[in-house]
Amino acid sequence: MGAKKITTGEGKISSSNRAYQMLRERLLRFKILPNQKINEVTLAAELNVSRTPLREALNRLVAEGLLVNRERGLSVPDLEPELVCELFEARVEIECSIIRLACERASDDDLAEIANFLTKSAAESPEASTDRLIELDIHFHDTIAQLSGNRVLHRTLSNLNDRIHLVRWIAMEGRRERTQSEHREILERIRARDTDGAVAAVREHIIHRNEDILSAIKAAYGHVYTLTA
Amino acid sequence: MGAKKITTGEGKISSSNRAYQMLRERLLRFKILPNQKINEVTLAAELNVSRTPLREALNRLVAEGLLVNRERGLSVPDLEPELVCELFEARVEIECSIIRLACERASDDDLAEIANFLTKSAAESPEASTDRLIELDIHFHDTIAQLSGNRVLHRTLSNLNDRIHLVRWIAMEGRRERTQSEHREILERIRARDTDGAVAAVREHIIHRNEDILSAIKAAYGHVYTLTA
DNA sequence: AACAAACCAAGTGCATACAATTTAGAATAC
DNA sequence: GTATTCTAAATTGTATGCACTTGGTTTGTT
Repeated sequence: MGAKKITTGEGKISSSNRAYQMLRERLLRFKILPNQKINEVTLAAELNVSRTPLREALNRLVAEGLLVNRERGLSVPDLEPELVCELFEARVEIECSIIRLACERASDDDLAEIANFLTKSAAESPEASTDRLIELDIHFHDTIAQLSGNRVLHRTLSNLNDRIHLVRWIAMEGRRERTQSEHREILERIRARDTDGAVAAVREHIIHRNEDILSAIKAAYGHVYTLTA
Repeated sequence: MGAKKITTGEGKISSSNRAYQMLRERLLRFKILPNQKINEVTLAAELNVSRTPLREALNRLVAEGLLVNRERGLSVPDLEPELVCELFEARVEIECSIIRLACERASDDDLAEIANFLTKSAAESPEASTDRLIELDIHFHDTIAQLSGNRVLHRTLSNLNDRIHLVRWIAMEGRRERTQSEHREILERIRARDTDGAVAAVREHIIHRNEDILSAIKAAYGHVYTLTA
């Protein structure tokens, strides 16, 4: 469980993939500031690849919405509140669909395994870092998405989650305990095959009030700009 | 070998975008066969671009799911029944979310405009080509997606639709008249702000029974392989 | 001093050259 | 006739070079 290495051999990963992964990492954590133009030559030097594979990585990130094509060159998309709200709204909708499907399709065994996971993560969560908490949170939602049996929705959700990663990370701070119990609640509803209850629990779980999202965005900006100072 | 045409003057569109659009067109219509490896040099010559912008286009199409990364090189994804069913399922879910949001947010004026559009398309539909019918169908769903006010869901839906374009095209054949009346039904439910009714109508409208999807896939295969013969 | 014109530097998009690996084919041995 | 090995072509991934655009700076003119 947890993070696995994707490489089959060792060091056989292509330059463009390396560039992609390094960049994605930076972008999720907003190590590159919004509205700051990306300079291909500097970045290529920084990542130790040439411009060609770097550009492949950049294009991929554009397709995923982690970068945007400004008038001249690329840059990190701003945390435009409108769009972030739409991202969260989309996330709620897709998670609800996933939960509904998972209610129909997940096996009791699979669900028991998730219950087990929740118990273990509850044990370590009090002293866990926010990074770790997010990791656990993502794993929970990800597992359920797998159990929905729909790879398309699963993948879509993963992409959305990437795009709101920072805001989600920030929001996690104020919800350390809530998260745990809400996960448990969602799981138990699924186990009881209480579809409507599970959906309601998910809707409640994901921040959906615009004011909550907006304040998380503000906090995120604070976080980003104090990082650089 | 010289004879370069550096035409930055006239068409402002970049080579990679041209390549992307031409390729997307071909892929939607399955002009390139599934499981057939894509040869970069041949294709580049065919499209009159060099490999670099071609590869940018190809990568973008991979990110969109219109191409897949096989062991060595790219190819058109097969119409794997499992996946196609999941795509349709995802489409249903997302359309339903969109309809719900549109019920809340669409203005009466916007809806009246759609009604107008439906009337006009009903007039031309009896003698319209399947291509034209699909165009009208897409426009209807697309407009509602805009009225949902959620660009993320809208874009996701568009992507899904691209990926099932051929199957949808095939399925359209057997549903020429149904489509019209079902669109009208959906619209009227939205206008009446009957959310549940509208959602139900959409669920009924999109083919969702696996057997229907499977037979459409079969027909699609027939279509693709008679095209080439 | 203000403004215009011309030049310069940087940066992107594209083409091509190069490297490494795979694949096809031919020749030879059995 | 079949299998095997060696060689050559082909194909992808990466690097580099070139052209064109743009934004800024400097210089010249009033």
